[in-house]
Amino acid sequence: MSVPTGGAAVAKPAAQRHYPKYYLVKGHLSEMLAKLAPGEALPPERALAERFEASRTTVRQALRELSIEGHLVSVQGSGTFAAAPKMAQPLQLTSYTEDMRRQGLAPSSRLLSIGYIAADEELAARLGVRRGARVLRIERLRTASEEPMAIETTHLAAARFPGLARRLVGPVSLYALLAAGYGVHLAEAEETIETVPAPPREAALLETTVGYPMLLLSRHSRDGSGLPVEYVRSFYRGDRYKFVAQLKRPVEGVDGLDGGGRS
Amino acid sequence: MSVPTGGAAVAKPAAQRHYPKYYLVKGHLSEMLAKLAPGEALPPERALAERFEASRTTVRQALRELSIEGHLVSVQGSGTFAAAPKMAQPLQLTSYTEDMRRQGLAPSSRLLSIGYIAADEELAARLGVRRGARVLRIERLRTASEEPMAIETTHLAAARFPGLARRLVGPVSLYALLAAGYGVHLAEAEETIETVPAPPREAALLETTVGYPMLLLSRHSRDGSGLPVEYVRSFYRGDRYKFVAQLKRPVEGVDGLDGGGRS
DNA sequence: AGACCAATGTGGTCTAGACCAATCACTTTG
DNA sequence: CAAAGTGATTGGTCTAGACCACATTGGTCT
Repeated sequence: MSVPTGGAAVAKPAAQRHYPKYYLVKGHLSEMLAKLAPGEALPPERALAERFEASRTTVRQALRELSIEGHLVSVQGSGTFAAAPKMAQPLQLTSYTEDMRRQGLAPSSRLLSIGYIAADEELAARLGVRRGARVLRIERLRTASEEPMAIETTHLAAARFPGLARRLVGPVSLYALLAAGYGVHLAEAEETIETVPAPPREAALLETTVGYPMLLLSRHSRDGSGLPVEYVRSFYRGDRYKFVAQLKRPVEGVDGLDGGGRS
Repeated sequence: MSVPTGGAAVAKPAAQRHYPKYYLVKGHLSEMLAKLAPGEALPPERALAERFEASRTTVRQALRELSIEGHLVSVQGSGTFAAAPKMAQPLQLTSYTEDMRRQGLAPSSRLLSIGYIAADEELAARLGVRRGARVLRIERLRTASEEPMAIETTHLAAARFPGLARRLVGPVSLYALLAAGYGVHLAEAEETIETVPAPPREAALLETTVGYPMLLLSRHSRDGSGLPVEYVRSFYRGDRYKFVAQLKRPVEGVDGLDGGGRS
C-alpha cells in the first residue's frame, strides 16, 4: 500500500482471490462499527481515508455498502453514525420450489461443496447447539435454463444427523432423507427476504458484480416438536430475478387484503 | 455545462428539484436502450462520457443502476449490451397489513397526494382501460413508530369508481369503500417483490439516498369476475426493512417444503 | 437573554486521469 | 491452415482534488 504514483494502489497478494480494496476497508469499518452503540459517530470520511491509506472515494464505497446494509447512517453536514438494526415486515409465503413445481418448472441445482464447519455464535443459536459444534454445510448452486440463479447454503447440526453427508449423493431430496433416515419432519419455518450487497464469493459464483444488490432469502426450519432442524441462506441475483406471488381469498374477505388504516 | 474549472459542473435550473447529473444521464441511456434489442451494444463508456459532457465516473454510475435494474450487462473487454427482462420467481404470500394486524401492529399512513392522471401504456393494460383514460392515483406514506417505512401508490380506473376521490377522507379503508360504495370485492391478486434503486422522489420522501436499493412490492388485484381493480406499487427502504414470513404445514407435507431436485 | 450571522467542518457530487484486466481482431509463426 | 502471439479497445478500480449543500458552532449585535 505504498505506491507513490497516482494509479491504482491495490496490494495484490499473488495466488489469492482478488478482493476489491474497498471491501477490505469495509471489513475494518465493520469492526469499528461493532464497538459503537447506535447513534455514536464514526470518524469523518477524510480521516478514515487517511487512516486506511485509501482515497475518500474508496472509503465512501465501503460506507455506502454498510449504509445499504443498514449498519450506519450518513447525515450531510453532521457525520456518520452507527444505526439500529433492521425492522421486520411480516409476510406469508411458502417454498419457492413448491411453487415452481406448481407452475410446472423443474429447477436444477449443482452441488458446490459439502463439509463440516464449526458453529459460530449465531449458527449455534439457530441450530440449538453449543458454540463450536460440528455443523454440516451444504452449498448448492441453483440454476434455471442454464443460468445461475441462486446460491443456497444449508446448515444442519452434525450430531443430530450422523452420516448424512455420505448419503447425500445423486438426485436425492434432502428433506426426504431427513424423514426416511432420521424420522425428522419439518413442520414450520420462518423466512425472511431482504436486500444485501453481493459479497465477493457469491458474486463470482453467480457471475455478477461485487456490491450489487441481491435478494437474500433466509429460512429457519423446525420439526413438529419445535426443535430447529436447518438454517438456509439463499442469495438471488437482484438484477435478474423477482419473486412473484398469487393471492386468492374468499370474496367476503375484502377487509383483510389491505385497507391500512388511513388516518 | 461549460464550466471550465475542475469542480462540479452541474447546471442547476434554479427553483427546481435537485436531480443528480448521473440521473439525467441515466434517463438518456434508458431511451437509447429502449431502441436496442437484447444483446445489442451501447457505445463505449468513454464515448458516452463525451457525448453527455460528463466524466466517465458519472456515466458509470448511471450504467450501474441500469445494470442493477437488469436493463443491461457490462462485459469487461467487450462492451455494454442491452439485457433481457427479469425472470420471475414464484412465491406465495398474503397482505402485509393483514399480517401486521395479526401481530398486533397498527401501521399508520399519511395521505401524500390524490388526483387524476392519464393512463400510459402499461397502466392502461393493467387496469383494463384504454390509453389516456382517467386514473385515480392515491399516494400514501406508510409509517411505523414515526419512521417513514414505505410509499404506496394505488391506481384505480376513474370511470369505474366515480366520486371515489371525494369519499376518501379521514380514516376510511379503501377496500371497505370499494365494497360498500361500488359493490366491488377483491378476490385475487398477483404480487411481486424485487430490488430497485431508489428514484429521487421516493428517496426524498423516505429520507434515504437516491440510488440505494429498495424493495419494490407491486400488487395487481382483481375482483371475483376477474376484472382488474387496482394496481399498487410500494417502495420499502431496503436498508431498514425486511419481510418476514411464518410457514406452517402439516407434518406429512415434508416433501413440498423444499427438496429441490439435487442432480 | 435572544436573534442573527459568518466561519468551519461534514457528507454529497463531480471531474480528470492513471493503471489493471479481459476481450478480440489481427499478425506472425509453426 | 491452425496455433500462438500482439496490440488496440473496452470495462473495472483507484487516486487526488475541486466545489456544493447542509449542520453546527460560536461570536456579535440588538
